[in-house]
Amino acid sequence: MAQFPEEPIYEQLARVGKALSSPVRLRLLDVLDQRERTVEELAQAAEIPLKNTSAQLQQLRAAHLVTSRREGTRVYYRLTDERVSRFLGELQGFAHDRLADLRDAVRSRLGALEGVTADELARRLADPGTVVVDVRSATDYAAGHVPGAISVPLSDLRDHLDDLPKEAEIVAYCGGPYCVVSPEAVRLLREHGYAARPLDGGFLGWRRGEKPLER
Amino acid sequence: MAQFPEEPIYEQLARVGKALSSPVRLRLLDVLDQRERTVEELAQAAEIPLKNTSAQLQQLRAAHLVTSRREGTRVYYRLTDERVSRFLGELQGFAHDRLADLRDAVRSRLGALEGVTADELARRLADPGTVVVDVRSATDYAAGHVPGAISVPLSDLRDHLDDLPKEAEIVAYCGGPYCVVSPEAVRLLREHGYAARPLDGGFLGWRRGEKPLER
DNA sequence: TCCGTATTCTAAGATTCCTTAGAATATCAG
DNA sequence: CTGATATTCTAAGGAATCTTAGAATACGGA
Repeated sequence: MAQFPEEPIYEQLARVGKALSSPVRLRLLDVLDQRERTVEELAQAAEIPLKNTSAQLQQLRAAHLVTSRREGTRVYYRLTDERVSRFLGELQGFAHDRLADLRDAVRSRLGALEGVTADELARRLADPGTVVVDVRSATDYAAGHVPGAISVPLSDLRDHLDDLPKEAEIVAYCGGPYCVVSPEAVRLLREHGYAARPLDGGFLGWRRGEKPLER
Repeated sequence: MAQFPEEPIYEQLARVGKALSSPVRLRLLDVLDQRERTVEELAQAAEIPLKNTSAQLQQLRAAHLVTSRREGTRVYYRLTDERVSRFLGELQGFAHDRLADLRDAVRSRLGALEGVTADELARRLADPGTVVVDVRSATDYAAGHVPGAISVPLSDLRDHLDDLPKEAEIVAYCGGPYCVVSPEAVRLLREHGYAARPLDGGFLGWRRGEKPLER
């Protein structure tokens, strides 16, 4: 691995900024923040050609934001440590604060559903009047989820509506703050007469807020 | 499995990363973090051609990291708010943590002088056995400094050695963690028999640590 | 009014980065 | 060993960004 110790200080600092300066890489980092994945899974989840995915991962690795391990013929990537995850959260909060265009893009992409904050949900976890639904894939659910949440991937939701109590308020969440799955679930639930809201920040927001996890 | 929306969001997010991806811009931000400055002062302090300075400032402004005000024929730039300053500190801490090359670059540029941490200095401020010396310019000093510090710009230090008590420990600081001025001051002081150490992180580290200021 | 200073805008060459095709590597199964 | 799969490496065209010259703007002062 090439090291550049004699490069001036600000050039070194900029290496982190450069790693965070491409939409493709930011998207990969968000996907990786959920759990470890293979290169192919990453390419699929982020909708990026495989070869490009691999090339971007090399750059992220050079900046020490991700590490990898090989298992047989596959290579699994993950964020180097929780500090990377925390820093990504801070970057997103900072950008959200600062860029009205970002807020607009999020609103127009997700719709203007008022959500439940992680803090509020944490307080209501024990309340039987609140039912938490994890609409991510079963694999994502298995890797870690909000305590007490039940797993109902969005594609299965229509068939499992009867399992949900009509009188409870349903809180649905998916991957992260920019994930469109939980707003869709909420719309579907409301159409069928349920009281439902999305979880602000999704699973990532929950984890970044240092809330408890269950596996 | 298209769990992340198609795109504009990550493009927006990347705007912040892009702003932080150039050594030139990072240097300007560090200079601005000390205090408001005109374009020409910035160009001088960061050792960058004037036209380039102006062009980079436009980009920083587009990302809402800096704002400007006009006063007569000059334009003064400053960081938009303290959150920008805090975020820059976090970026630097994160990069420092992560890149061994950055630590090497800092060491080779500043020398391996053990410094005083901001926390330690804060505890010893009332102690008369500790003398704090601000070796930045008189203008920088006037804009804000460590309480009780005396202003002795590096260029004047040799002529003012007699004003400093031999029995005290002297803590010298300059602008930021990458500023070379205070290590030079410390070397000069030690050559003349003083016990001296630099302040880790300089004035920026002090301020980012939420320590008290004096003007 | 016109002039001088500080800064920005426009445009273009130089450079760096992104993306992807094709070849190479690593591992496992047979 | 050979073949199959997953990933990386190398190289190159194209896109985006950096830098800076020259023209333009904004302001204060004579």
